[in-house]
Amino acid sequence: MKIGELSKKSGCSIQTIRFYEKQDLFEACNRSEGNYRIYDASSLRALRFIKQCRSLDLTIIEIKQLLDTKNNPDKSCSSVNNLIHQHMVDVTHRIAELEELKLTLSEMASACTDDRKVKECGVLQLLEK
Amino acid sequence: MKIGELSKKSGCSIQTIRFYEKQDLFEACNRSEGNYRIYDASSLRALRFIKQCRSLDLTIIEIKQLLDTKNNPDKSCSSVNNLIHQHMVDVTHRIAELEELKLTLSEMASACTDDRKVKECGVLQLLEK
DNA sequence: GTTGACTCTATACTAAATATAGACTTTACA
DNA sequence: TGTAAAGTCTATATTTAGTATAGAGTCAAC
Repeated sequence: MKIGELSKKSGCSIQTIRFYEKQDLFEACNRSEGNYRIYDASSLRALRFIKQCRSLDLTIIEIKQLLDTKNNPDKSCSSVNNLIHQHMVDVTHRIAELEELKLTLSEMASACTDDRKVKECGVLQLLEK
Repeated sequence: MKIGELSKKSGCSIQTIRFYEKQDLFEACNRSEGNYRIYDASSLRALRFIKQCRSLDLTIIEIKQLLDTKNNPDKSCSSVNNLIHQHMVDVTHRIAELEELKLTLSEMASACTDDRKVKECGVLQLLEK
């Protein structure tokens, strides 16, 4: 199949597929006589793996590490488990940051709930501090 | 004062100050004979306002809008209040997304808590799906 | 007069795509 | 068979909010 079909089946845009290839995340495939990329079912599987990882917000570098680990079936999988665990810690941390931000924003919002003039705006006054 | 002093007093790096100036977020100041930027107390106040806004994760464009509004003291402040409100909605939404991601990651993590071989790794098996 | 600290501009880099230009290939249809 | 449309190619620019660097110029102290 050509890149347009792979794009539809995988849900990744054509540009994204080419981008992953350039990043060495997605193996360069065979080319047709007219230099078109030709993919098969295994390409689709590989791309879906990448997409799954990206949906977990893993970075391209992290996905490369996972792929590298996958190529050594007899080695320990602890690096995989650590990566997921660390990622969960990071997400938890980010949530806490955003919760704090949300609190600040909510305090700020309640400093000016009605429609005043700019020079009397409670929000702007808080921002000056 | 010169840019190094402003940087220390504001907590913004020298490059960041120059960057804000280039983005028209921070007014271009006077220059010394040797072409050094010369700032005063009002520069520091302006920079602190920007920093406060950035700490709320407002974008540079949004901060520009706020500054623009500030320059019209007699107009309505409703755009300011709307901006903060919308930002809070966005943050709330992002938190929900991250909470869902955290759940997925936690399910994933529990698929392989011990140290196995790569080919038996529960996390990798989930990622294949 | 020279050393060292400071500042200047311009440029490249980060992440993960997305968008575009301009050229080439393939397919469909008259 | 000719041509128009659709698909694909590479290379480059753009996005965000800075950070990092090179190479040059300025200033203060000794």
